[in-house]
Amino acid sequence: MSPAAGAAHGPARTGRTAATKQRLFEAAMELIGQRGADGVTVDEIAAAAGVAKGTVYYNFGSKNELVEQLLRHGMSLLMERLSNGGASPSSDPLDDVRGEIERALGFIAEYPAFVRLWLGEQWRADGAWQGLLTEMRAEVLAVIEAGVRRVAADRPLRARVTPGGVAVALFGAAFVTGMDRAAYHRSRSLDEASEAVFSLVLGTLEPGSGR
Amino acid sequence: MSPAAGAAHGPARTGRTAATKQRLFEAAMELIGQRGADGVTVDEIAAAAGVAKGTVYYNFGSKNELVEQLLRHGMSLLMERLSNGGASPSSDPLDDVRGEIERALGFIAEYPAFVRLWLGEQWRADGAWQGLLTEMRAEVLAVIEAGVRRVAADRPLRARVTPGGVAVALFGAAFVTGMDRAAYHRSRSLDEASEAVFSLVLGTLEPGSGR
Amino acid sequence: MSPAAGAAHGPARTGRTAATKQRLFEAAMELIGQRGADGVTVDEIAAAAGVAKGTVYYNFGSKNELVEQLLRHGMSLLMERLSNGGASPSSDPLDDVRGEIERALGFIAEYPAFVRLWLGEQWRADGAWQGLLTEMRAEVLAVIEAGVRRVAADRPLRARVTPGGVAVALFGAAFVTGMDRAAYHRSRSLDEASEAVFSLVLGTLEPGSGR
Amino acid sequence: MSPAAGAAHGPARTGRTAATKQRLFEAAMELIGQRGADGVTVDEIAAAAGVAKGTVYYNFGSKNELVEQLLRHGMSLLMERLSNGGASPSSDPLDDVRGEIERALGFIAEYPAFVRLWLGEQWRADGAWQGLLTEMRAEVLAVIEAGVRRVAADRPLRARVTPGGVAVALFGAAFVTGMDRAAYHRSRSLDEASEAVFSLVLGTLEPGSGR
DNA sequence: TATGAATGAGCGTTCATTCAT
DNA sequence: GATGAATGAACGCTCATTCAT
Repeated sequence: MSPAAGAAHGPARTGRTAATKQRLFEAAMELIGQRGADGVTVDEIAAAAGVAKGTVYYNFGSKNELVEQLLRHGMSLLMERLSNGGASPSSDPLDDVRGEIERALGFIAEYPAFVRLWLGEQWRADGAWQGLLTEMRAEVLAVIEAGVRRVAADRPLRARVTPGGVAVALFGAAFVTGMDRAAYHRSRSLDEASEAVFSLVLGTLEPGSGR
Repeated sequence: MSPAAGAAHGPARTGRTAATKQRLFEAAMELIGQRGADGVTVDEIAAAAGVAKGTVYYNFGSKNELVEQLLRHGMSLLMERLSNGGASPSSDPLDDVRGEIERALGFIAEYPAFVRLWLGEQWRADGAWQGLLTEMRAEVLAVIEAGVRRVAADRPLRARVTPGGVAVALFGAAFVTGMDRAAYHRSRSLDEASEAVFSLVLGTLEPGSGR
Repeated sequence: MSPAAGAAHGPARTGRTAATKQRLFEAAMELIGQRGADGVTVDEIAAAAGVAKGTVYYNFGSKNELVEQLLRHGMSLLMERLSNGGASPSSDPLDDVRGEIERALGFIAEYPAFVRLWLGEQWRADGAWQGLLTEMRAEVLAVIEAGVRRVAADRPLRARVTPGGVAVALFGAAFVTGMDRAAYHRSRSLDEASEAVFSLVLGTLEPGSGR
Repeated sequence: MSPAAGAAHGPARTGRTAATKQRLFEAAMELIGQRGADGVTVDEIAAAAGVAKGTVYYNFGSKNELVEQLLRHGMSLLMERLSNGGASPSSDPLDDVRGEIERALGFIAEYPAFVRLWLGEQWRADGAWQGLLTEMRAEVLAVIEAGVRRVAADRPLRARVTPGGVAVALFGAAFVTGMDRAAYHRSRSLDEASEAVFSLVLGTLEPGSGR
């Protein structure tokens, strides 16, 4: 029975296995982030990690499972980052949202490979990870929407503007802005980028309701 | 010599070829939009169009060329839609931008397959269409940025907000909102969706500068 | 019923057909001589001749038939050349053989494409033209052997040397020398080349038996 | 990473691979020798060797590479045979050349498949192995020409006869004679065949200069 | 734990041939 | 006579997966 069967990616059994898995993880994230899951072969991943092909299967069971763990791992990093490690909320929810946006953009700059993988698969209708991707989207949108609702608790939203709709738009604005920075001009400063995204939040408020 | 050599995708020579190309085009757009270019085989496209596999190659020369023509065709439809068929600008640029957003969302609802194909390939670093995709992105961003600049000509933008940064964020907000509507809840009304996206534009303006 | 059915390549029916066939013939000989029968497509031949693909089939019935006519045609040219148009033999058969060698080398220089096609297919064990090629080989060897026998009628051959064996060796020496000249150094003069090949004939004679 | 990358054709790593490669080598040589490289499919080679198609690619990387290794391998056998395993030269260079001819004919009788492959590709103008074939031709001609020069060192050549020209003619005479024996009448004795080819050498000498 | 030789289903592409016009 | 759109069998090649070691 291979250890891949029930093994989550928690603390691995022995040091040797853990190191191998880690190397495979990093190599896979880098390659798949650059060329998409379909565009990378198991051979390449193994070679990049410096192990034999069979080792990938020994550790992950299948290419699909490897990608799935990649997605889960990246997602947990993102959620951790968005929640700011459990820091207490500031006095103005608007500041919290601004912080969230900045942290999201920072995360994208740090893990562009994961985000590219995620967005690249997100819109497929058939992927093997359809369920997981739907979960991920829901989880992120929930966090964003919560932030929007906290803002809306203090200040009225404009007519026809709903927290759910704003959350989706905010998600798109932030992630496309982040990927664009990563792909085309890192020159666009984090400040300029986050200010543009933050505009979306400001624009949802009734004129004259603070700020 | 096959018509694929050097053939633009204008109206084809004879009625027979034109009809076959059209059927292939539609079948390919549908399938590739759903499952991505890599996820669809030429066999499937041919079968869906009701022709032999060789006919795909007779008409398009290669799978890559077919996808490229799909992208170009969709792009020309989008640009046409965004430009509103050359309608004259209204008195307030803000109304023009709102109209653009609504038309973009309408386009996405109408051609979700094309948009899925586009966004699905956009973030790959290696695609065979890298050059084309970069062009497409630039073209759309140019149109959006022009709209933002027209708005900013009348009203001051907030500090640290630039038309270029806003254009990218707007692009992300609109297209992700549109895809989300297509994929998850068409229930979210066009109105709610476009209002959320439009907030981004409003939020870029100095408070008190009109509207 | 297509005219290809019973049509030899004699004088064609009408001028139009004759011209088309001729153009196809020349284009095919050139291309196939350069790249081998397998390496050339019917599309290429048609394009080089400036006609549609279907026209090749209308005129020749199949690619195989076209190649076969190419071989037959080249063979008839070669036999004509070797026989010197029926010129009467000279007083010394050795001069006749030398003349044959020179004419063979001249022919190869003139029709390298045909010779390349011929030699390229000659050694295959399965070709569609196996029978034809065997005939061709026999026909040429018969002519060569006849020349050798006429020489041997006047002068004794060395021990263990047979006209048949010499004919084959002469065939090889002449055609490889000719192809080599065509492919690598046309610089090697016809004189040098034919002198080398002619040595084979001289060497078959008992020392001191003339020349 | 497959062993095909950069792998010379020396004795392979493990016994398993070596055996598989050997079986593929033999099957490929036989089939390709009979029907030409174009005429044989990878499927057929794999089936003849009793392995899966993928195994051919695992071991050789491509069909082209397989053929190239076939050519190189045959060539090294031929050169070894021609050089007589480094045996010391006899007192008369003429005897050495006669020996070379006999060994060449013996080689052809032993490895007709290789020679058929070689000659079948030799005259193509486009082959993927053009460079290799040119090298092979040069290498063999160099050996032959060296023998001719050694003969010519003792005895004057006839006027207008050059070692280079003789080498090419000798090459043609020997290989066509050898192939002819293999293809049509093994009955023609080795003695008769080599005597005919050897005549070429004798005929290059000034009459009365020995032998 | 890890390896890597072997597999085989499936892919994109080619091309001789057909046939309605 | 000639055309060219359409065909489909067959090809070279890829790659996720298996398994004996």
